[in-house]
Order: sequence, then C-alpha cells, then structure tokens
Amino acid sequence: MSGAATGSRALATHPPERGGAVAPDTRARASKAGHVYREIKEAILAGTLQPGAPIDKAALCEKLGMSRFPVTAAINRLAFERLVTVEPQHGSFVARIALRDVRECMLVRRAIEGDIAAEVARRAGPDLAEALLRNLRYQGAAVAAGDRAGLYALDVAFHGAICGAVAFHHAEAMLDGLRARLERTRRILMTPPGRMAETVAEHEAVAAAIVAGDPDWARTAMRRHLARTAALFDGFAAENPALFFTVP
Amino acid sequence: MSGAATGSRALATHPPERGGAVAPDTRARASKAGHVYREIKEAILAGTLQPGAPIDKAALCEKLGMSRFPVTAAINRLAFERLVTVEPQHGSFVARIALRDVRECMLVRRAIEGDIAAEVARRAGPDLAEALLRNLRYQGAAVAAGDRAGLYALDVAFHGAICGAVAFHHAEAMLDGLRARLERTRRILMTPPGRMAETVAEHEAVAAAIVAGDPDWARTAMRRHLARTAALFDGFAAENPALFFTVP
DNA sequence: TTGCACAAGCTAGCATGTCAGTTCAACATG
DNA sequence: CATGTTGAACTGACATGCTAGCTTGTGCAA
Repeated sequence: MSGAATGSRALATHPPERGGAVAPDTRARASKAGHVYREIKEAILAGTLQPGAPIDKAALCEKLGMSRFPVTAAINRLAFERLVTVEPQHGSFVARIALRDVRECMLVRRAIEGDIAAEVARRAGPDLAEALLRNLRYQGAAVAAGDRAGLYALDVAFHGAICGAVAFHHAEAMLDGLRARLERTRRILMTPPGRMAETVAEHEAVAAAIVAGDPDWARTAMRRHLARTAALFDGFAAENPALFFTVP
Repeated sequence: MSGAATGSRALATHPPERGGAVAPDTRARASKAGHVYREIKEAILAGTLQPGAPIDKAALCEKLGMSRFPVTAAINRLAFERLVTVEPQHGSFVARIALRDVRECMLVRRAIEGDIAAEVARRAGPDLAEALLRNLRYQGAAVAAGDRAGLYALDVAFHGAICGAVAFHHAEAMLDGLRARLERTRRILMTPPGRMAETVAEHEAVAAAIVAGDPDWARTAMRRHLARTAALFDGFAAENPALFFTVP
C-alpha cells in the first residue's frame, strides 16, 4: 500500500509551485528555532553576549523552555552568518570582531550600496524622493537637537529606504548580514557629535543624486559617504584597540 | 598556484587563535552533515536535481546510510544559501531560477569583484602577476583549441586567483554563494564559441590593470567584463525562457 | 618543584522516537 | 453529476538518549 502511494505522489507533485517567495523569514514565522535565532542574534548585536563569550546551550534550552534541537539549529544558522564560531567537540562562541573583517565588510557594503544607489537613481519614483527628503528633514532636526540615537535610527532608515526601493532580495540579505557584523561596533560608535552635520550632508548628496536621476553621481556620493563611515570606524578602532580582536 | 608564494605570507598574516577560519568547510572535513551538504549542492549545481524538484529526505537517508539529522542540517544550510526552499510541513524543493535573481546576482558580483580587483591592483605582488599571466596563456591555448570546458575552468580559476589574493573571507563566501546560484545557468551557458576570444581579451585587460597596479583601471576592466557576462546571461535567458522561472 | 599521564567532565554530532500541520483522494451527500 | 467531508499518509519540527572527541584538573613520578 505504501508503495503505490509514494509512486503516484512523487511523480505527480509539484505543479503548484505556489510562491515565488524566497524570503528568509518565511519559515521563521512561528518556529521555535527562528525565535531563539532572533533572540541570540539580538543579544549578540546588543552586546549582551560579548565577543568571545561561550554560548551555553543547556542554559539556553532551560531558559527558553525547549530542547536542544531548535537551539542547535539557530546556532548553526548564526554560524553560517559568521556571528558565532562553533568548534566541534569544544563549544560555540560569539565571534570576535576582527578589525580586518570590519574593513572588509565596509568595502563590500560600499561596493554593493554604491551600485544599488545608481540603480535606484535610474528608476526612482516620486514617492521615494519624497520619503528621502522627509527623512532628511528629520535628520536635520536630529542634528539640531543633538540626538545621536535618533540620527542613527534615521540613518538606518535612510539606507533601508534606498535599498528597499529596488526589490533585491539577495543583496538585501547580504547587506543585512554585513550590517549585523558591523552593528556591534556601530552601536558603540554611532556618529561622533562633531560629525553629525557632515553625515547628513553626505546623505543629502546621495538623495540629491537619486532625485536627479543621475546614476553615476548617486554611486559616487554613496561610495564617498560609506568611505567616510569606514574611516570613522578605522579611527575609532585606532583609539580603542582593546575592543577589537587584533590577530596576535 | 598560490602554494609556495603565498605560504609565508598567508601564515604570517592570519594565524589568529585556532578558530580563525570559520569557513563552512572547516567543520565539514569529516562531518556527515558536511558530506551530504556537498553531495546535494553538487547535484543541484550539476543539474541532476532540477529546479523545482522535491528533495526526498527519507530516500537520501537510506541512500547515504545515515539518519535524518545530518540530512536535515544540510538542507537547512542549503536553504540559507537559497539553493533550496523548505516549506514547513510540506516539503523541501530545489529552488527555481528566477531571472531577476540572476540579474541581481550579477549586479552584486560586479560590484564586489570590481572593488576587489581595485584593491588587488593596489597590493599585487609579482607572484600573483605571474599566476595571472600564466593562466592567461592557458586561456589563449584553450581558445585556440576551442576547449569551452577548459576555458570555463580557467575562467573560474582566474577570478578565484584575484579574489584569493586579498584574504577577504566574507566577500569570498558571498561570491561563493552568488556563484552557486549562477552556476546552474552557467553550466548550461558557458561561453558561446564566438565569444571565447572576447572573454579572454577582457580577462587580459583586467590582468594588465592589476599588473600595472592601477586600481581604477582594474575596477573598470573587471566591471566591464562582468557586465558583458551579465549581458550573455540575459541574452541566453531571452532565448530560453522555459528554463527560467519568471516571477509573477 | 616541575613535568607528564590519566581520567573525569564537558561539548557538539548523531540516531531515533513523537507530534502536529498539510495535501490529496476516496467517499458520502445534495 | 457536482460538491463538501473525512480520513489516510506524507512532511518537517521537535524531544530525547547516546557516542566520540577535546579540555582540564589531579595525582604520580622525576
């Protein structure tokens, strides 16, 4: 009986192919593994779990009230994102921040976001332009108020709006991964008070280029902006070597 | 090729604590999950498992002689790479190729590899130059012999040599993921016989720029080359719409 | 006191068992 | 004959027990 059933089904299946969705969170909707994944990731990004710290699976299982399976799956995903390193038969640890990794992430981010900005400039709609300009007005207000955290949030939203304008799922996922690795230092760093106005000016150049529909200008502006940001990271790292994991 | 020359350099620069390398294949050396992971991936890339085909876990377990755990772990990894889509309580399927994904992958690849080429041009050593030029000589021979498969292998090696010259682990991993998604179409595509000489010429321009140590030239040459490749993909997709999954 | 060998404890990887949700087809019913 | 219902079977998500390998602490010998 089982034989016949499997035979007919296996061959017949898959005409539907319902969704073209490749979304990463498709399965994360209500899964325990997805939950603990976000939990650990947030803890790492927030700094609650410091770089190099061991991840106690058993404690996590007990705390979250689930078995080791979802926890293991989540850690495997994080290992794939390079946010944790798992050493077989030894333990799982929060990945350390290597300065060279930060530099590399910024290089890749500059490359991708620069080209995305150019692409967005090609097919920008009036609604995006309006959203960017509104965001910029808020940024100006944040600078005037000296609100670093607010500016940071607006910064993230600004870049998110641009990257979201084109539906590049893979690129978005990649930038997300990059951002996740950068976030840990970024939360400490933010934008130095003296550089806030400068940052907004760079954003304005990017927005102007996109609104003007000039791809090359947009790419250049975005790359310049991210190069400055990378320089900020570097400077910060030079001043705070203890926070980073320099290769011995 | 990178062997003797890179030996001293690579070891000197990056022997950070034992876990320095988090490469996905580090743990895969002898792990069952890693084995089945490579197995399925290869099957997908080679086309043995066609896009949209269901993946029968049970059959895989039996065929490979292991329990469901390694198979599940491997499929989870592949799902993270977007090579398979897993629908909870329904089944796991080989991801379809979406034309927009191919375009997007090429855009990202062009962005990253362009900047990497520029970076490599900055710090290129004589050993890399020699390797590239030797590779180019082989490419010329492959063209002369009309060996498409050989040229393809040399193409991969050429790009690999450039990207491997800088130790950008994250970028390499990303490009690997991109390449994996592109590979399926690429194996069908390869380089059209009429374009082989053109491809080599583009490679020669890239190599010349790197050897000359001119970052901007290198970036431009690499971007031009990858733009051409993207155009090839597009043309192929236009001629063979049935092979692709056009998103609704 | 110092160096080494051994064993105990911990870890991730793996095997197996169970549960819940979905799909499809046979069946009863209008 | 069309249609709504129900049941079986398949699937992935999850729980739990076991195994192999690394780390480390301890005791013994030089």
